[in-house]
Amino acid sequence: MTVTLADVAARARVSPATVSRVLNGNYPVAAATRERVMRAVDELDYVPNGPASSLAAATSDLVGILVNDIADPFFGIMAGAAQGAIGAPGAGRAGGEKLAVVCNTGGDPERELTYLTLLQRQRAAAVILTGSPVEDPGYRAAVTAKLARLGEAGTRVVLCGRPPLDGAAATTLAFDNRTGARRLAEHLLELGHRRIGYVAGPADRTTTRHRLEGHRAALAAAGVAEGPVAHGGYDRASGHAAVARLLAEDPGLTAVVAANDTVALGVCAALRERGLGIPDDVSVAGFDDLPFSVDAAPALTTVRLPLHEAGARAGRLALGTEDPAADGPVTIPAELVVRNSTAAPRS
Amino acid sequence: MTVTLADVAARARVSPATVSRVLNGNYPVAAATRERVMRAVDELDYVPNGPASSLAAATSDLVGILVNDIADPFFGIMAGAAQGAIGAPGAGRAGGEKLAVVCNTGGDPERELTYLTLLQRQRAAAVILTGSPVEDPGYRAAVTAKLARLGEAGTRVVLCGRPPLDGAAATTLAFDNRTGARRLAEHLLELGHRRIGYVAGPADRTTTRHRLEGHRAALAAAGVAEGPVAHGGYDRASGHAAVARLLAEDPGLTAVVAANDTVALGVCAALRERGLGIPDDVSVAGFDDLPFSVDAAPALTTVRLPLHEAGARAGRLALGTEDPAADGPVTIPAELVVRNSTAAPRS
DNA sequence: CTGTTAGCGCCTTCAG
DNA sequence: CTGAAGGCGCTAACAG
Repeated sequence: MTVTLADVAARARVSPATVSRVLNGNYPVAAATRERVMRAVDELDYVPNGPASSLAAATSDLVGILVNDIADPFFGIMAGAAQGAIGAPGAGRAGGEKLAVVCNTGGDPERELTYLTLLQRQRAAAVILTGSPVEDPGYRAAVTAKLARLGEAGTRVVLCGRPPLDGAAATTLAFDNRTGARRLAEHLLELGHRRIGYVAGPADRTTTRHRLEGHRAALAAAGVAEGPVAHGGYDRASGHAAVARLLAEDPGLTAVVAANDTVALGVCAALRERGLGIPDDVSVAGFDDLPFSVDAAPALTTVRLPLHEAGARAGRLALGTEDPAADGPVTIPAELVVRNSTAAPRS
Repeated sequence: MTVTLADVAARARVSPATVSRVLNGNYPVAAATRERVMRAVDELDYVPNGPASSLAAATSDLVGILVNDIADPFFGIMAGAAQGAIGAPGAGRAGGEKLAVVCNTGGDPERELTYLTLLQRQRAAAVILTGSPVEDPGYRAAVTAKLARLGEAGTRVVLCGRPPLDGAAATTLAFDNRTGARRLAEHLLELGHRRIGYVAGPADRTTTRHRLEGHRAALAAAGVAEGPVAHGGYDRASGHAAVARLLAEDPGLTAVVAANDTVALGVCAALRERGLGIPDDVSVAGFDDLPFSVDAAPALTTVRLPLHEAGARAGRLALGTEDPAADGPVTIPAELVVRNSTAAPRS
């Protein structure tokens, strides 16, 4: 029923080996023969059997991209860019093409491990891990081990927007969250803010810690006391809910820094509900600079992370198209973007 | 080097077949034997070779989810829900688990076809197509043929949020875009608007046409003349740019309906830049009711599509967990959500 | 309940 | 440059 390589060979009156060779294009074949084979392929509408070739070649053309939340553009942008870089080269006909595929872990370490196992089972050509991992020794050991195993099996591993993991043979592209957060805090400080609330991400993630550290460093350098901190998720509801807690701790807050732009939106909404104007009564800042941030009212002051560029680079790294930096992990800078949601505090 | 099923069999002192049976759990095996095998699996840290089993079983555990734009939450939400439904059952140990995987077509018909071929090559267990397809006879014929081929090969095909495609043996879940758009227009009409601009999506997509048809139907029923229409993409920039064209055609517009919420945000921004208040000077409405819409300022009037529910259902359908409706395509209703971005026109 | 026997479809030396 | 032969790791009848 389904047409196999042997069928093509018969139709083209060559051996299966020859068909394999023209399809994979990594072996000299006479032009005339190739032509004949190609015709047969088209006439028969032949589609190679992936599992069979993966089995025989001991490697597949699958590239997995793990994300924490597929409904969050933060990940969507990186994943899309990576897929673009991977799918783009779009080699020849039936062969070549890699299947770049994104897997949604929901931020759950267990699901992440499950996906890694699944990808390992598929003998994936590469795996890209994006987003902040949880800081848990057990989890850390488990991923490290799993990544090591993947590496041994020939799967290329790249960490994108995630801190380096020593012990794992992974190429890494980390965001400079610490510096970004520091710049943002400095900006607020320069405007004159002294009572700054902070809506942080989940307490157990590296990104949360790094951003908080940068924020505190700026405060400490300026000799300003730290304001209230409320932890929550990366969704707007968390930001919305956090406002009450922040204000309870310090009703005189003049600025709020959010874990990311989405959270900032929730913060803005909650502030407005209380009759507070932005930035007249309270300044608000986000992080990431997602596309919608410029359209918020007022436009959000935030820290831009080159998500697209990082994703594309991760894709090339996964493909082996780009060589990893010889000198270890690459740190991608974050850039302060000042817009209208921050201003000097009411005097 | 890599441990195989045979290694496990040797360690457990059983035949390879027995190991296969306990791993797949679809065959009676003595408890004691199973226990022994499991122990060997753990001790050896055995991970089955996916390609090998796919080859032997002539089917894989891969489920593909095709989306038009992975950076758009519209798709992210559906894809996430589908993946949740598929990954959730999370059967036993090494076996069971399906690998739900999302592929970003970028809305490009060719890439969509490429992905389908890739998935076909992998002998995917199922494929879920989401989002609006282009209306092109050639493309239509090509997908229909491809889907037919996939169906023959045992791949389950489900269309989610996409109109039925006759000729293809696909289960379909379509959104009632037409009725949703009609309700939205009726809402504006009831408020008293008579000069309504429309920022439509790409001209060649079914969703664009359906929403426009619903919009026009409402206008026609009310005997109101159609206002200016500007086509564009589904991004905020398109909405932003369209405003100038709309206003050029009718400077007296009192309301603008956008292709979706993201576009509506762009429309709002452009309107504000011109000093027009929302909804005081111009009412604006979106479509889809994405999470950020409630946080926009003002909160967006829109049409809610049960994205999460539809995605989850598509996932179950793809898994075969839920039986498709016997009586053909299912139409999922859209619900008008009135918020603060629409109001009666200035009299 | 468990072992034996054949392949699944393709890649890859090895000859020619 | 092309053909022949063996095996990748696992599943699926069959026997027992």
